[in-house]
Amino acid sequence: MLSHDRVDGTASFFRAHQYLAREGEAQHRLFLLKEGWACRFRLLPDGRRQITALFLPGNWCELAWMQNFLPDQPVVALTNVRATAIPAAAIRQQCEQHVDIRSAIWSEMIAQERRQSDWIINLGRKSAIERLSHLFCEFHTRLHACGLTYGDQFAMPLTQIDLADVAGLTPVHVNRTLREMRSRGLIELQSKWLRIFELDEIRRLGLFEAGLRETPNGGVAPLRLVCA
Amino acid sequence: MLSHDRVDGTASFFRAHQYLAREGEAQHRLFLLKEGWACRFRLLPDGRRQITALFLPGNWCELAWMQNFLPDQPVVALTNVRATAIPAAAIRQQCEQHVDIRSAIWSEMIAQERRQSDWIINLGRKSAIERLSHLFCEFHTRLHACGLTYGDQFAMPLTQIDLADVAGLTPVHVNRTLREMRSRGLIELQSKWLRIFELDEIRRLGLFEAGLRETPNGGVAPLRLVCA
DNA sequence: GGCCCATTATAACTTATGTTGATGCTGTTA
DNA sequence: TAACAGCATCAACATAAGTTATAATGGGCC
Repeated sequence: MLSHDRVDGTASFFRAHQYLAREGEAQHRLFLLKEGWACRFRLLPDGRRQITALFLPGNWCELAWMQNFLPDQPVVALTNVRATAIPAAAIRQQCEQHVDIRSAIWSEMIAQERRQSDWIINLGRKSAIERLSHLFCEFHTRLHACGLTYGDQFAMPLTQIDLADVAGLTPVHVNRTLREMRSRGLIELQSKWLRIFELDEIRRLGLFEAGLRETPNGGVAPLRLVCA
Repeated sequence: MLSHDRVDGTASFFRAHQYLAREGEAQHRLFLLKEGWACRFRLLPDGRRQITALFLPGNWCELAWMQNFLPDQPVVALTNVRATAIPAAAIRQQCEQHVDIRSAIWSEMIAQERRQSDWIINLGRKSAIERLSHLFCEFHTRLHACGLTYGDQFAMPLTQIDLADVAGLTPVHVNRTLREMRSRGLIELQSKWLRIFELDEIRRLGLFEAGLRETPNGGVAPLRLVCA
């Protein structure tokens, strides 16, 4: 972990349900999340909603904006969010000049791509309980990476409706599935606090592979960008 | 469209079912597909298969290899494939030196990311007929971009099994759904040749949005990389 | 021309997940 | 403290998609 204080960002705050970006509106600054969760999603004309990405502390939202690509989907805060906002131009410039920053950005992009790929597998081929198990493993791994897990427990602020929109299920079925997971002694989830008993078993259930995903660059741990 | 003949690639050929890359094996060269289709996929322990990306003519396979990231999923040819293989190091170098190449690579990466996002929406929230409709629109758009459509028709080499593994369905249900699409006069599909009657209606059915996806860079058409 | 294998096609039956609707929590605001 | 809104919970019922099985094509090859 290296600290690059060559770029100065400004602190930004969002309240739950507040939009970080809207479809089609140019973004001139990226957000490096410090605290809280956000998501990107699409709403179909008849009201169906699918969340296509989750942003957790330590994630960039969104690297594509760096190149002035217009967002094709809105991004909204799921909880209160604290972030550092950094001008796209500044990142672009730093990226040109420093190898380590380029490399950090690539790492983050590829990690994101792999999570997307995991979600495709989840949605395309897994049962409800497998999807939720995988998701909880993913949360655990991502939060662990930024020191937000406490053993086998962590804050999991998504409502059952949010979970449904991530996992491609209905809220009712999420509820049913959580009930089963609880009754099988796999998890404990109350007031947005998730505890995973038997992490290994849940990993197996969710067909979660931490393997190559952890050290994508052939074992070389990537740098993380940190702003002053 | 600009031609960059600063990098020389070597012609490569693969037969259907031949692997372009295997999980975990370092790739030192990328492939720019000239002809034929390939896919990336994951196999679950019990045999379920999900295709997570399709590579069509004009696509790079895969940009992540440029930074020496190990593939976490295999890539296999679905038809005979003709491609240009280019050393990762050469692309990296060109990328450092030329703005237009950097920009072309970003464009391709973001286009890929948006297709992935569309697939997540497809798998998470759409019915079988909506998924297949969307998929056929996507094929039409992508093939059109490289001059491989003939009006409303084009070569579509996927078997029903392949389609099932892309759309997260069973082959039986793909068959059923195709039958319905045919009987509703929406498409004609025989001997790997697809004709879409009523493209607009199928776009509506599949909830396909060509909008921002076509000109991601705020209306500026991206450069395409072409090798000598 | 005839055989073979992969693919396509269909039908009958099963099941996971969706739908509807009612009830009860819980945290927030006045 | 009451009233409210957003969630969580649960049950009964509906349905899209999965499963299994068998038959019909159709293209490649000797």
